[in-house]
Amino acid sequence: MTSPTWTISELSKEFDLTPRTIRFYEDHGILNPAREGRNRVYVSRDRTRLKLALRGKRLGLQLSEICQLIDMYEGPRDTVPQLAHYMAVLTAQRQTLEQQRQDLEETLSEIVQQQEVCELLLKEKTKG
Amino acid sequence: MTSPTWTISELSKEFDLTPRTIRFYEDHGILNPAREGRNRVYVSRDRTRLKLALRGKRLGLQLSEICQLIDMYEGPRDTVPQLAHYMAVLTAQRQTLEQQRQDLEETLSEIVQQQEVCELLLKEKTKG
DNA sequence: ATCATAATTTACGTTTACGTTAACTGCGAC
DNA sequence: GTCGCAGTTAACGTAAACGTAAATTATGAT
Repeated sequence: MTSPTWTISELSKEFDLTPRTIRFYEDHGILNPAREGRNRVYVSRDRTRLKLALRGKRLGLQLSEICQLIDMYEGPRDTVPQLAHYMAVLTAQRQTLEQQRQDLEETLSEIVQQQEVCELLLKEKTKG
Repeated sequence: MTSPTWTISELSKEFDLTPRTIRFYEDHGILNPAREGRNRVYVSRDRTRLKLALRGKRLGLQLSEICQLIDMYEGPRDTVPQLAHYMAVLTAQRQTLEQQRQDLEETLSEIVQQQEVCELLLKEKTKG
């Protein structure tokens, strides 16, 4: 009935990161593992935060932005000013992500188009 | 009947970049402006490449990747090996972009969800 | 003529996100 | 006990993407 835990090398293998990277993320507040003596022990909350961090990285976010976002996901939203600030950050983040989505769609459709042209040319060249 | 040209400061204002950045992009092969004496003269091809570069940046691409992609957009695709290589790069790029799109959709839907929760809480707090 | 403005090159500085030793500790195998 | 291995801290190194400062040049305004 104990919840699952991971060592640093287990996480580093699972997510294909070096231990150095995982410790680096800890230095910057993304992870905060417990300790067993000197050794780090990661619980599922750490795993979730790590997953979110990696997704953020794939979207091109900086570690500081990632940290801010993840913290807010979990943070307290009791007072009206806190909620309002949270709302503002969410809205800003949403805007950049929607811009990014548009850029993505444009780029993807260009790529697909190029792929089609390319395929046609290849067929010509190899057949004719 | 002469095609339009731009100075470095015009481009830097239009795209909100410093001249330093624009020269830096030139050092790395993204731009290749003509010269009028010592001064750089940008033509519409440069503008297009700059736009593509900035879109790439917003997607989190590195300058080297951007350069590679843009060059291929314009490059020669005469021989079969060239075409095949182009195809391979396109396919790889498409894959990462589609992964990115999935990350984007996930993140966006989480944000929207948080916004709704947030709005409800704000209404409660300000009304009741 | 000179003065401000915009441009140039050169070169060193800075931030981010780690990589890479180095030097040490703790543990099970032999 | 010592060997190897996984883990630790501390510290310096590095690549990317510019920022910044210095020294110079060219141009148009007054």
